[in-house]
Amino acid sequence: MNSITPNAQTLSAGPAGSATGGTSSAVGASPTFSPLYQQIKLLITQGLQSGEWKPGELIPSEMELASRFKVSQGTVRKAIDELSAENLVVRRQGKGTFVATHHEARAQFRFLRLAPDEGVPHYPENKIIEVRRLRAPAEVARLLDIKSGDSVVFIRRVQSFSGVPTILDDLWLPGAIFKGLTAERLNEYKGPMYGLFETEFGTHMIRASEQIRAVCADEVAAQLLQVDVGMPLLNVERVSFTYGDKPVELRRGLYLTLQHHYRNELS
Amino acid sequence: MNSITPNAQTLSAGPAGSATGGTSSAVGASPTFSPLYQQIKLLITQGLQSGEWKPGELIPSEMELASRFKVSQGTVRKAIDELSAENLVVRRQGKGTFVATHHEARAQFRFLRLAPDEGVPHYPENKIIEVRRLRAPAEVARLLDIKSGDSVVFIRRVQSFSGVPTILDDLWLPGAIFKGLTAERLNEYKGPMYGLFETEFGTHMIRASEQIRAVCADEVAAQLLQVDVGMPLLNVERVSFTYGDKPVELRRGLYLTLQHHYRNELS
DNA sequence: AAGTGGTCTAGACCACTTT
DNA sequence: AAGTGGTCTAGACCACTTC
Repeated sequence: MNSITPNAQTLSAGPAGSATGGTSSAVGASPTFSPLYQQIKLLITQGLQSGEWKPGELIPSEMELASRFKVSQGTVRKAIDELSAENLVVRRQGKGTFVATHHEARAQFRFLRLAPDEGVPHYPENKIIEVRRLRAPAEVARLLDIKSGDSVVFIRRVQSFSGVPTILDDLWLPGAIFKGLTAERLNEYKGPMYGLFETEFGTHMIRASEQIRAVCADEVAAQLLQVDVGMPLLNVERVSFTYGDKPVELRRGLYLTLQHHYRNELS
Repeated sequence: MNSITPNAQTLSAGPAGSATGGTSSAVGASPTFSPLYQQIKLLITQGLQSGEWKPGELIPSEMELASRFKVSQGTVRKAIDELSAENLVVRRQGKGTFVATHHEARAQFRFLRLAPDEGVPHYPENKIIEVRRLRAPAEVARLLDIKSGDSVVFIRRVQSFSGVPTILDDLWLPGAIFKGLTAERLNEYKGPMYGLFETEFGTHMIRASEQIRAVCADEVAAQLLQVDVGMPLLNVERVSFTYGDKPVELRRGLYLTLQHHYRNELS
């Protein structure tokens, strides 16, 4: 229960920000202290990363964490405010604070940016084309931060909307994490793929980085998406990360944008 | 100086959230009250919108605003925290809080998502192809929330990076706002176009919504970007908004993504 | 009634910038 | 030295959920 405990250093907080490494410090140390609430945030993040609190579960109340870490509720609150802004946790008034999960409509659309044009119906279907294990090519290994030749799981699938094949995804996953992932398990599983990763493999995606280009459909893509060779497609290259900025998925999506578009809000 | 003043209603705050419309209210009114800090945020936003504080300028200190609005500093602070998170203002420790402006490297990249691939040099150049006034077609009018046939300024330009034509932009701007905008003024102006809009026309963009598709270059695009007809291009349709969610720019960009990519962070 | 997150206040001290 | 934003505390009450 008490596996998360602050360093002795953390406890030195006086009435104000004495942990911020001011001039009062005895030995002229240096490594740039951070505010107390940042330290608390880090401790909570470590609890998430270690699996002490799993996706969907309730974390301790602000008061509980405050007394555990020997800080005021306001300081815990500020830490959780930031975690909430980063979508790592979800607050629910009257109930508590929960670890974010992909098993919610809310989280789905953060990572599915392709939306139907106005008036276009949208019934999604998934079809797994192929799943196999292979040795990571150099480029894949580099992006997944593993060694070239390490085992990776390769997945190819087609997503259709209202019967129209629209997305061709190729995925590469670190074999060390996704042991026992088969086409059957992918097909059996209802719900978002990131939900399966979370529940079956204990790997929770928290952010992703995408690079988008326009390309022409090659023969393979044309056949699977049932369009002519040369059809312009969005090429979306995504690297997904779990806690600690560890890459856990490389995905190359080809999106048909005749009746759909990639939406993005700039602010 | 005091043009922003709270409603009498706003002043009824007791020691805690009595402005949130609790059961203590005399007449059983209704229209769902908002927290004090949200009301303060709205008042500050109105100051930005009205031009009381212009882009780049200093707004009053937290203490000053607190005493003006008759609330505690903490409440003003929370309001400004949100405005800062929305990039409407920028805080600078020791100096004060400033109205956000597009005359900063910081703000540029929020709205320019096309980045060079690794190792590709990046010296931008602009070339205005054409500027003219015309009557808004129905679709343009709808997106700009003006009447069909109203005057709009049409701009076509090509952006090159290190001598390679890469972006063809078509812009439509409401004629009522952008009076006297000519190709000459666009060419004279050094710096980002949104900076010119802000300084010369008093219109500050705060957010934009984009829809992205893959298309083939038509003859016009092919000629201006010096590629073959049929070259796949990113089609980026953007609507930009100023304060109060008022649309002030419609932009259709065609991006050549042979040596560049549209980058997006999902979180 | 008790517990949780949400809002608000008042006061303290720190770090940074300018005078 | 004075002013600004940044951090931290302690205590109060509200709104919501559960028991």
